[in-house]
Amino acid sequence: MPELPEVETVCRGLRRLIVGKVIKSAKDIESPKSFPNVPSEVDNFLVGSSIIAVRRRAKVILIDLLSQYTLVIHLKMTGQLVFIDDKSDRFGAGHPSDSLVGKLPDRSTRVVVEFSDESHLYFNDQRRFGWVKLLPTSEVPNMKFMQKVGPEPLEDSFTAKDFIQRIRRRNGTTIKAAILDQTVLAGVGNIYADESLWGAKIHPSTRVRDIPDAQLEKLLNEIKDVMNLSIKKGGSTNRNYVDAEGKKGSYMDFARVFHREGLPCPEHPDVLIEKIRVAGRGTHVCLVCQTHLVET
DNA sequence: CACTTGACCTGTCCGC
DNA sequence: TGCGGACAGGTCAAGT
Repeated sequence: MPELPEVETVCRGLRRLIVGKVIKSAKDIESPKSFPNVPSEVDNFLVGSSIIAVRRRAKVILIDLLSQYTLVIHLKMTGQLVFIDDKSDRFGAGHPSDSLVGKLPDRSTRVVVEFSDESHLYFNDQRRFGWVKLLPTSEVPNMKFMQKVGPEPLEDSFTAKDFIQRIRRRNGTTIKAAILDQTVLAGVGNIYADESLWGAKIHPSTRVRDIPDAQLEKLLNEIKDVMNLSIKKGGSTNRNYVDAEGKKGSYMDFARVFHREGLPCPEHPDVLIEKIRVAGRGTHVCLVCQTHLVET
């Protein structure tokens, strides 16, 4: 599921919904996969503490606690973080009336956090690739992932010059593989890779070395544009992504190529979007727009 | 070191 | 209708 815009949307929702709440209990529904890691830490630093901030770095959600511990959460492909306040549920279904999720917990629920006001936060993850860790806040920057992950594309401090310099380290591979590489820049996944490459008129299997700097700069601008638009639309619900209130995002209504195989290209009504495979991922292209062809 | 591929899981969809 | 295989928004580890 979630790429940068979806994770950002979840974070903004959680910030509004759970900051200030006190954790009454937290439990793994099934046998623990990654949470709780250390029971004594859970007892001493999670239960009874309150939430002071919700942050995002790359595709990772950081929930900071007054105890100076942080819940570190990666949703991977199918993770959801859904907040439900049963008291405000007038419909008796256990969730808002326009929610996309059914009554929780369900068979995909991995972790349940209960707050002192009896509202709940559910971590659901159908494919179980996602994880939740509890770490001292000061240790978060030392995590292997945090050490390796590249800059945030939407930060003003990240310039085209930085982007070009970093992506040139991957000159030998395809441009799609390069922008999916989280050590080059943070947050691009399969949807926004295809959308931004269409916007920059670059074929996804073009070797990085064959792309001039000016076109790489255009690509960065497209990445920023599609991500900013998607955040405005609450992210992309391609399969099962929902925000912190269980609601769908609507970026897919604005997608130009992603998941639109067989439909006309927005710029060439006579040309149909094709689905190919690049960097091991399903990839959507307009072969007229995206002309840079490439040795195979 | 740079690059590609398979593995991690469950669910769904598509063709026979 | 049932079954097998391919595939799904992400990252690692292991292979070349």
